[in-house]
Amino acid sequence: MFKSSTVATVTSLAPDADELTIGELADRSGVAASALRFYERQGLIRSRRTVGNQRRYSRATLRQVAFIRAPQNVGIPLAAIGSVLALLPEGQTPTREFWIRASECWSAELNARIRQLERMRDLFTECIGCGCLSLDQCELINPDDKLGALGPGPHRLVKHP
Amino acid sequence: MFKSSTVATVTSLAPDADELTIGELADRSGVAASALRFYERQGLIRSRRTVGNQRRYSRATLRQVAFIRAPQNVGIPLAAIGSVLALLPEGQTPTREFWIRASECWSAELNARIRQLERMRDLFTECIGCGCLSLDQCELINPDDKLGALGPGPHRLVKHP
DNA sequence: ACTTGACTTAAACATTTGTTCAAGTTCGAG
DNA sequence: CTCGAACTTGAACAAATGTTTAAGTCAAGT
Repeated sequence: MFKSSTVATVTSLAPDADELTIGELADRSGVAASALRFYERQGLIRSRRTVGNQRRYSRATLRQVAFIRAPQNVGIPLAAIGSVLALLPEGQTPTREFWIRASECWSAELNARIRQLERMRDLFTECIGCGCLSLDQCELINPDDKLGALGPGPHRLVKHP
Repeated sequence: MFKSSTVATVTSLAPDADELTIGELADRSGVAASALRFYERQGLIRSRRTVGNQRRYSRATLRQVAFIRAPQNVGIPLAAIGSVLALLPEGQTPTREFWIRASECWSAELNARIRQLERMRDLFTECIGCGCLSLDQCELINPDDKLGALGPGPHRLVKHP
């Protein structure tokens, strides 16, 4: 009885034939539809078109978008992301070779970034030890301070959606 | 004889009276003069003006520029950097309080960045294990691959000057 | 069938982070 | 003093990364 070819019980919940509209992809990935179209213009993602010229994305595109946003969030420009993604040629099957090469590229980049973060932390630590930025006279000599600023308010540094 | 108030022996090498022109600051910081002017317009650095309206920077500005570029290199926008630097009010002495607060801000940001890098690495590892990105069929099943791309050439991912 | 919300495009606009240019001024060395 | 290099300003341009808008088309529920 299982797997009979009758059209059984698929009555209520048939939301997507394993494909996503751009709106659905936008909702699920958290990336605006306009951005997705932009990525597609840039060749970072691809879509099938319906007879009515609408985009349909395979579910795998969700992961692909994640692969675009992750490096982007750490400041890597789309062009660089695209050049890694471009290692996956459309005619050929994405190979483990591809993943290994891409991973090498990214991990070098990631390590460089992490090194920069550490340098920054060191710089800060050094300056906290010293205590002076634009002051020739260290404030340790002058411990009379009040810093009323930084009152109420968000003080967000970078948008983290 | 030391520290006598005679104008002794300061004949040949008196390059800067502890102040830098914009060109010198550019050379020493590695930041273009145009960028330094831009930073000044944005209120990130400040300068004294000569009687002829030229900028003169204190040597401490060198470090201040480093403090601008370090977060910037990891993708933090100038506005955010400015909002931290703005915790240092001009009328007041920069206090150790300031450094501690600023450091808290940055280290939170740094940690968030590092977490993102790690997430990215995880995502990659997961996908290498799986082997498929847009492919429903894992290529481990199909180990016949050639990836002729990535031939000669730089393959730089991100400019690292 | 009709209606409404989601989709399409191209083009214009926005933001960030500067660079370049033109025209003029200042600084420092000889 | 005079000359060239360095400085000044404002404005235009640039590239990356999208968003918004206008005008129209498609899809799906009732």
